[in-house]
Amino acid sequence: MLEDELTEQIQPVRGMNDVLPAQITAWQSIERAARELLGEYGYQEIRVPVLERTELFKRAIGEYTDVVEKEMYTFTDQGGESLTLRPEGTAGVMRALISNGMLRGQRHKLWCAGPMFRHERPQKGRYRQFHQISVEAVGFPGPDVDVELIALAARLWRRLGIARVRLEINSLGTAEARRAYRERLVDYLRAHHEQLDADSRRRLQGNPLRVLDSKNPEMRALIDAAPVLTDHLDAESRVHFQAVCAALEALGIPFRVNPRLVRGLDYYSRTVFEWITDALGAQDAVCSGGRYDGLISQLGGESTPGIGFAMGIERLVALLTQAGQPAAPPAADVYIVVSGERASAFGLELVEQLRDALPGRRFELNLGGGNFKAQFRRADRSGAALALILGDDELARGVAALKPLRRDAGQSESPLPDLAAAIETALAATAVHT
RNA sequence: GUGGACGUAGCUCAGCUGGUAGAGUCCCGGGUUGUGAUCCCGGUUGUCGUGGGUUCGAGUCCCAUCGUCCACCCCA
Repeated sequence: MLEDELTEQIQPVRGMNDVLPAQITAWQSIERAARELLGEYGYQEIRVPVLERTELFKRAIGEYTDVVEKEMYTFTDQGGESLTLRPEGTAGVMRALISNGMLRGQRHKLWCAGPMFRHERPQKGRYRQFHQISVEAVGFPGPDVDVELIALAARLWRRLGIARVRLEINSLGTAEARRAYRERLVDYLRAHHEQLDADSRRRLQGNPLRVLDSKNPEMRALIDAAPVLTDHLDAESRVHFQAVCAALEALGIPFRVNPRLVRGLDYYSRTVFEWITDALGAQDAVCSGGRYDGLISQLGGESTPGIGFAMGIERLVALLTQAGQPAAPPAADVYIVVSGERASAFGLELVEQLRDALPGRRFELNLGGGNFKAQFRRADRSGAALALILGDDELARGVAALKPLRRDAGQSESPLPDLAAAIETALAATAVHT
């Protein structure tokens, strides 16, 4: 058995991907842009465990959601405790605020990045381990923070050059208003039970609001005639939502009110929003979130309003690369070609000296031998602007040769003590020519 | 969890109605005993995803299984 497993080709766990160097610059540019922007808006990073007690997610996300019912990576540890790899970020961050006593009358603007885990069938833009940057604002009851978070996301898209996203928003009202609406909706759907398709009948049991989401065209008429959540909002939520919409208009951020936007996690209330794209196939949500005013008290903390959103890094990376931003890792500045025993030994020493003299410059020393032809081939493939040639011949004369690889110019020599300056000059000349 | 398409060299792929596995690329060496990218010559690379079956003979047909992709469901 063990032998069989070893002879099988080694593979990653299903739905878990390696991010290879060819893609890493896209990841880094997203992470860098987000980190800088969040700092500019006054959000601080928080890091929380990937693993929490299963109970936390059940209580936060909701017992009868798809995520909790069938998508969690849950196991029992050696102590007999049921633990779960986080399927989303908010629950853990709220738990951290409670456990660390950070809530008493305090407000927090936080962000958190890392992997999430959901046991779903993988497809384009959907993986079992995926990465999110989530942003949470806790202790702010008014609509201003809702708008600022949306503006923050809009600015991030602009900075990243992401254009193919649009904003949809809705209000779910307070938990009480939603409960009242749900009853009316269930009454309506029960009255038309014979027109419901199989999916909708199933949803009617678990999460009736999701019936409104059906993509079945035959359900269209029935759904259009159904009571609309927006018409059943409590007065306070209505005012709140109107304020959000008005402020978005004032900021010039385009949006569409989608009364059928309900979100899959139970903790949302009032404002919910979703940035969607038409560029990624079926998995079109790039970033989404909303208010969760009841969540903290539900987890046993002092009742505190909250709002947040999460963006899916894999999906942003896909948008970025699709928009044709080629993610080339930075090339070396100088590739050092060595020949002969003495020169090879001295090469290491020389490059370390050059790194001292020219911090920030990218030097790549030829490693692992090879003849001149091979070394120059590597120098070329490294993308280096300059080859530095150090052979026993040069060494004997106390010089090194510099050859530009990206422009038509002759090879020159420089005495070793002047080498750093000569490199800077040669690189400056190359920069002008490209 | 359901459905469809697809698994051949490190990578991209060809391989006809079954007849002993190919190209390009990459890598290495040589042409140039110290000069890349271009050009020319040469070389290495495979349990044809895995296991069974049919057949004189299976990369090719059948079954199972694993994996990938896409869609449903759900979501970032």
